[in-house]
Amino acid sequence: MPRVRFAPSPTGYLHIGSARTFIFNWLYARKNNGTMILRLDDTDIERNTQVSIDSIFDGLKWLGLSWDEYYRQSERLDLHKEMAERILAAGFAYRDFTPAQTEEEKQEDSGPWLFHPGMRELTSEESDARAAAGEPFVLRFRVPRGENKAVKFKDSVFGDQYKKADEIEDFALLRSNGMPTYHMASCADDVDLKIDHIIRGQDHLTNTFKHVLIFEALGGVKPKFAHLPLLIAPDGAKLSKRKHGPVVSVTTYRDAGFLPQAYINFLCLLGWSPKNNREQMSRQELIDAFTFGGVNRSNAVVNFSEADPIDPKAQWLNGQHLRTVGLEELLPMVRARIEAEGLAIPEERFGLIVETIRARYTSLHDFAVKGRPYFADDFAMEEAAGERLDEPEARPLLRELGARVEGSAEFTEASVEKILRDLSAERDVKPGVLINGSRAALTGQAVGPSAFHLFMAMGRERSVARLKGV
RNA sequence: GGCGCUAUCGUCUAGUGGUUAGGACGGGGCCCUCUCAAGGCCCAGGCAGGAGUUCAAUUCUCCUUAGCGCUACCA
Repeated sequence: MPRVRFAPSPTGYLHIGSARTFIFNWLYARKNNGTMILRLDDTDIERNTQVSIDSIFDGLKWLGLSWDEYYRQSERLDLHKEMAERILAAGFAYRDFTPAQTEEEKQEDSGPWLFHPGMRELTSEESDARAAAGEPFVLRFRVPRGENKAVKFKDSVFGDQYKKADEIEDFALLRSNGMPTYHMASCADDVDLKIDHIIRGQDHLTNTFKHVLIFEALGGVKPKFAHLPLLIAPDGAKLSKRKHGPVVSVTTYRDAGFLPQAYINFLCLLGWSPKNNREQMSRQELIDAFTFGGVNRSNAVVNFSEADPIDPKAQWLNGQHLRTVGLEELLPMVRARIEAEGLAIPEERFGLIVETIRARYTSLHDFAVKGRPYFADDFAMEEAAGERLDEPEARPLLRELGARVEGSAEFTEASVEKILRDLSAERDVKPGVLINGSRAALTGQAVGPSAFHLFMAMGRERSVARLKGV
């Protein structure tokens, strides 16, 4: 049974790239009856914020993504330090007493930096003595040198990877303040939590060689790896809040009226393909279809622009889900939107209204904005709709239609249609005048659902009132 | 600079030596029709460049170019 983890560092809102990484971990876990672990990599106390943690939970909750175990790295520091000590004791690490370098000093060094001279060779007696004397040091991994050793691992997405150990620098495990670095903390936790498949962004691909070294030093079983292509902006740069704004935050899509399953669907299609031309897929279909073989190796562009901040394909997918999802699932989401606008829901016709208008909308937001006439009486009369009402004879005829609908025994699509067509024949006007006029009167919009559907969605009382009020 | 990864329509992608290079979004058009959507049909649009290997390269190899990543006592 696989154990996988999503390990965000809470230094900002939930990034869509992070959300996608969670989703791929989750798909893999759910497909293989595995365990999904949420681990907050919050060792960078300077940059961690509660706001960020809340944002991560908010985003995941909205997407309906669940996990089975939860940890915070900041509560596991003793474990990290203990494992670092173990690596030191086993001779795979050494203390580096070189004072921290400034930026300028680093710049001066041309060529690759591998280690500080003299530090690898310190005897354990001298090292212990200087440490005991309180001299600050960084604990570094003693990367094998001059042995022509290759570090290798198999990536489920990128295939076999290897790198000469001689090209890997002696990276830090423990900082001079005793705190573990990301590499140390992450690997220690992965070992302790028995993670057996690490699924993360491709930005970690080259870090993995270091991690393999740590795993080997720790003597544990080396996990498998799967690196995911990165999400980038149309300009090729990686998505960043500073540069690209709210398009990188998951909550933006929630607020824009996305269905969570549609957004998950969209994110999955960025860098992964079921290879059978399927596009619209439910959560379960995604779980069933997921394999690492379907993961692409090149970065995927999230296609947004200043004018259109939402990727058109995401928008389309949302529309697809919107019109095919079961009403029992959709109604609560629409309800929340409508009520957030302070509008009243005609309970007896709610389902009918949503059925009537959903095919025309692409976001939940549309129900409260474009759909306002269905839930409120104070809606705007669009110019094009006004023109329909200004057709010769239109207003008096519509008022008459209202009176007849009010007085008729039946109120069904068929009965309204009969009344309307009889009236148009009687007065010798084209039915279109009344049909389009009704739509304009009922919704203030020149375009929309079939007029007779509209009567049913609006109900008799509201329809009559609006017709008589033209 | 060094090391690594990547490169198919504008975008997301299918494709692992022989295909009219397929699908989707977006764009254009037609049909349907009480309008608008939805739906159906059609059109335009692509293998980064150059060498090689081969009877045959989008596909394999190399080079170039471009993008991205890593190169911290950040994660």
